Amino acid sequence: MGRTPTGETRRKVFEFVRDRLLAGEPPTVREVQEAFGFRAVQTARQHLERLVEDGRLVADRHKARGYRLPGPGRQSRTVLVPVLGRVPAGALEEAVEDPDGYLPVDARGAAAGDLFALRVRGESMTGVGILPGDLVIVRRQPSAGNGDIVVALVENDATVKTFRSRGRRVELHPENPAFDPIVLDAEAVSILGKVIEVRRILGVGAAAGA
Amino acid sequence: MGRTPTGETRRKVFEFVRDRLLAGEPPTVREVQEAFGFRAVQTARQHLERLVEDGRLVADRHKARGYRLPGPGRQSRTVLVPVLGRVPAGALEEAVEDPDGYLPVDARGAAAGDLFALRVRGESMTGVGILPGDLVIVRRQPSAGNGDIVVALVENDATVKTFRSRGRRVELHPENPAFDPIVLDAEAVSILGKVIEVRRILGVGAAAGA
DNA sequence: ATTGATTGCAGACGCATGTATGTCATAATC
DNA sequence: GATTATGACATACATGCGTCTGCAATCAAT
Repeated sequence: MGRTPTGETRRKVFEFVRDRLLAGEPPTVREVQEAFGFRAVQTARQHLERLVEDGRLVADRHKARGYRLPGPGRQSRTVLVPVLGRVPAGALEEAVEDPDGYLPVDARGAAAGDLFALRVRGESMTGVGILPGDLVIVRRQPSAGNGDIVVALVENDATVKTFRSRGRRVELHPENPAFDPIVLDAEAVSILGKVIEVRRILGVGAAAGA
Repeated sequence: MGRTPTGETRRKVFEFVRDRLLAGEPPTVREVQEAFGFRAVQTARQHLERLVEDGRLVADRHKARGYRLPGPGRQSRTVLVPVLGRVPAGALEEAVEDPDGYLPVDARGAAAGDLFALRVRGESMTGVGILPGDLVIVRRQPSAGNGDIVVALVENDATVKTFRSRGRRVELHPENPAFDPIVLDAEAVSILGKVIEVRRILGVGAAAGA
């Protein structure tokens, strides 16, 4: 059979595989074959192997649907993290059972069960770009280091503040001059965890003019 | 062999499969088997089939790695979005080919190929909580509505600004009093897309005291 | 024309992987 | 005790799917 211009088909093969991978459905060699109308499996495979040589794909040898995207994010593990509504005093476990939804998060080493998300209320952290309505992703841990942004349980309510320890006392600093720090005895503060990520979902609306 | 409490193992199997699917790596029945230490393939398969009966998974019959999350509805669709480094004038396609990494994003209806992410440079948008180093997730579209936060190509560089159209001209507003708006002829502005989400990854560091 | 690189084709081999049967043990229900 | 449901196991089978070998056609450079 004839041939197509050099490199042209291979580029399209890459895009096909990439889109399938991003959609979470790795293709088989034969699926690539059929998608391009090749009459031999090997034709598809040659393109795939060339893409691997070029470093544009990586292959899990002898595994079904074994082609993957390369890159630094190779070992990133995506987990679904529950978005908690309220956090009644100490009842973190129960809150996790009944989430408002889930967010896909790159765990970056944290155990899946140690992560949860909260919606921020109030303007006390606007100074560091955390606005009301933002989502904070929290890794559970019982204490924190100075300067960490933490979620703490104060008066039966979860609050986001900057953590600072002063001797036997703990200061929870808002990042907004209109608010005052909360100073408590170290024993009286319950740290739920540390904020490892902040997200803001903007209204999507209709794609204007698109 | 003994057994575990009713439903307990199945829940964990679901979480395992779900996490794998979200990571873009659908597991085989035998991988599930090994992950849980089952000594028979069929044990893993029984759990998977039960999950399908319960509607928590769907199965592509007789296909390798054929288990999927149920379609649109029950679960929101997570896709991996490429993080672009620079965006040389107009070369969005090429930039997508060589990403710095990928972010898991809830597509919320957008096509996987229409999404990309950029790292924010400069302080021009601090007024709306977008700080230097933040990641913006962008849905490609050629135009925008007033007040949308967009990524536009200005002088061969991608920039994040608030969009506003004034007759035949377009204004790109920074959200920081120290910066001036950019006013251009509508023809001279290339809108890459609209920012649909903002993320800030905070240093994770060691889990203090954890 | 010869050579080499690239694209494509044909057919087969063999492991990976989904599927089918049958058995056993533990619990709950009657 | 008998019945039924569930979790787990062992083995076998059929096919999905990656891989290998060999060959042909097209194009560029020598």
